[in-house]
Amino acid sequence: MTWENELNDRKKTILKSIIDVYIQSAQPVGSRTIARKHDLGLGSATIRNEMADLEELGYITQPHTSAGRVPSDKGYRFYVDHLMQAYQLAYDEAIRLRQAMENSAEELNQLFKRVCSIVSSFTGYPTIVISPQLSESLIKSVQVVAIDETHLLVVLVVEGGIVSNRIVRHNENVEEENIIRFSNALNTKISGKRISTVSMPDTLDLILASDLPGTLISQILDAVKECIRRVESTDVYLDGAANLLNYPEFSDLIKAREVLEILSEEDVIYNLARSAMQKPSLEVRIGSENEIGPMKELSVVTTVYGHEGRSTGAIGIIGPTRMTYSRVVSSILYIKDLINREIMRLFSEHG
Amino acid sequence: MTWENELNDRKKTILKSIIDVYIQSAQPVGSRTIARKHDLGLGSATIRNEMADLEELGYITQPHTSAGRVPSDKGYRFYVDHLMQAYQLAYDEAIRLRQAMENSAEELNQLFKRVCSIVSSFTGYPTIVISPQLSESLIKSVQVVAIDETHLLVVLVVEGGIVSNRIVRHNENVEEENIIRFSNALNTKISGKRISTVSMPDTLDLILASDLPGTLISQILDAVKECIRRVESTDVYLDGAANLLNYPEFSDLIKAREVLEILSEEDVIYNLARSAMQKPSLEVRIGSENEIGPMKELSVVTTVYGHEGRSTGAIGIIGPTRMTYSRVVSSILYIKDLINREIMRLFSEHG
DNA sequence: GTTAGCACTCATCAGTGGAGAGTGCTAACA
DNA sequence: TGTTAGCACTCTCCACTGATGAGTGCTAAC
Repeated sequence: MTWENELNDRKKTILKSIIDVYIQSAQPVGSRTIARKHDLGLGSATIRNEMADLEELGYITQPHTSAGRVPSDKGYRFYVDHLMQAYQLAYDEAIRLRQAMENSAEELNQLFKRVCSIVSSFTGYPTIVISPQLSESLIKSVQVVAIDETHLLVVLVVEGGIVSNRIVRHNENVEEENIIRFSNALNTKISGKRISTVSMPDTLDLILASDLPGTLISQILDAVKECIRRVESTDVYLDGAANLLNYPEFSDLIKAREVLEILSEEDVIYNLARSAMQKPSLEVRIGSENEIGPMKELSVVTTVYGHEGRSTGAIGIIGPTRMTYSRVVSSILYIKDLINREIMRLFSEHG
Repeated sequence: MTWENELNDRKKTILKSIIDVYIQSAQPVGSRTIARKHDLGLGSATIRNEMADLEELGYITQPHTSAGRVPSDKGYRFYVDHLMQAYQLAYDEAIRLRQAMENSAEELNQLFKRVCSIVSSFTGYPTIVISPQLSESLIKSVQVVAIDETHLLVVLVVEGGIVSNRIVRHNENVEEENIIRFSNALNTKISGKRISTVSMPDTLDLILASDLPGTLISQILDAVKECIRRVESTDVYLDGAANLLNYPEFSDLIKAREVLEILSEEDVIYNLARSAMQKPSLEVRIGSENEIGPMKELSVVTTVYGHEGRSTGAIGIIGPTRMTYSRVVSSILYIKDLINREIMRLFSEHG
């Protein structure tokens, strides 16, 4: 980045002050405010000159002559990358989060739903969670059981206690014996494999092993594939969307509606969080850095959680570009650890 | 109802006109509008007199002197019960709904999610669906299978292809044989029973039948109970909440936020739809007929869908009191039939 | 019983002017 | 050369005003 040096220390300090104040007040901030509030030992006129420079460089803008300055996306970007101080969660905040999370769920999907609601109420911003991509997880077991004369149940169990199942309907007259033999044969061929690399065994082998008719076998294999597909597909959770209406940037009804509508579209949410999974740990997307039109006034802070490198999902917090980045970033990192701990717990319980 | 007769025919006609116009325009309607629009052969002055009467009786109110009249909750109630004409779905509307619904889902929860989204986009109002109460359904099968040395999987299958499962962790060294015997014994005792009446079999009998240790057996029975509990619990779906912002009654930001917040609370939604299940078929709750504070400006139209009397759920449409009752009512009844048909299909496929 | 006419009420809207916040520029100062 | 006090200027915000128009209630005539 060549422009990291285009700001001297004083400009940086002033920019930081402007953004800090604006995040708090949501109103254009003037030179006098800065001069008084943060005693930099400078008069307002000097600050005005610096502000004029900052504006020319694109870090801040002026809604109209004789209004104060408002940070631009570029300004926020610089703030987030270089100026923002780490926010230290207050002791009782941390406690509150930890208590809300610990042992709160017995299954992954419960956990994510809960996380979503906790985070959105803690930060005051809409929060999204996408459940882990399990393609790198191991298949623990595949079972086929008869539930009555015409229906079989195919069950797939994956690490972490994730279970997927599907019913197969058939008209064959088959011995329970054969099904058990088939189930065992299938299980030895598939279990222990990674989801991403598993391939369906050869139908012929299975016919030999079980004496089941080929048509039924291929039906069952289809069912297994469907189970795998479902395990691989991720769920999307969103909570607290209405929180956005608390912020003055959305007092315009039309804008508010547009944004809420966008947020209620599942695939938008999914892509939002998904693109975060490219980045190693933390990503902050500011305003126009989001491609989607109506999101140009929103920022998204995302991070990836996960279990030992595999099975990773993402969590994201959405707010106006004027969001409390430092607090949100610390919160999301703290939460991420809590999630990881809970996932570990669930995995160790369910094997 | 004694007050059914306090209105003569002319008053009824006028009241109906007022409400029809107001539902369309969202603006207080004046006597001249009525006199001109619907040629009742009456002058505006006459209508003014009638309106004064209607106001005194509480069917309409005046926001301020010299404004037109606005229907009161009592007015809407009378309208819904006695005045409103049945709305006939247009041919292409019906087609559109049917096409969107037919064969659109392979499982019940997919179906409900879809219904929610279809209805809310069709009517333009937020829509809720609660999944059926399955307590009167039959248990088709219970199976216990080993997934590795230390984990068992308990699977419960209920009519309609609904499956619930739970993993049991143990440290016993047990033969696969024994588990199969146990599973069969358990299955013969439980399958075929109604969920609401099923009771756990005696542990001793099962020990005799299977040679499994008692502690493990009671762990498994707990897991079965948990599966049953989960099958019995209902899911709540909501879609299109942001639609409310389209209506001028919610152009007040504070009000809008309040309402959206209420709607995002799952138990509120649940109770809303739940109370509908008392009523046989269709219920319309108008404004203050809802107990919850911020819902006093909303109406809810609900109906019950279901499969042969048992396993019934509910669907509800939420709008401002000024909602297009006739269209909403016909739509919801039409949808209800479509849902029932789809449920039948799923039940017959999955047994 | 119906209605034309009239006086009256009230919301809405455009226009006006003063107050306040904030800027840019200039000239003086260290 | 960098800093700052001072000043003219710009623009928003708000309260106030008066005109307009929609709609009412009442009265008197049909």
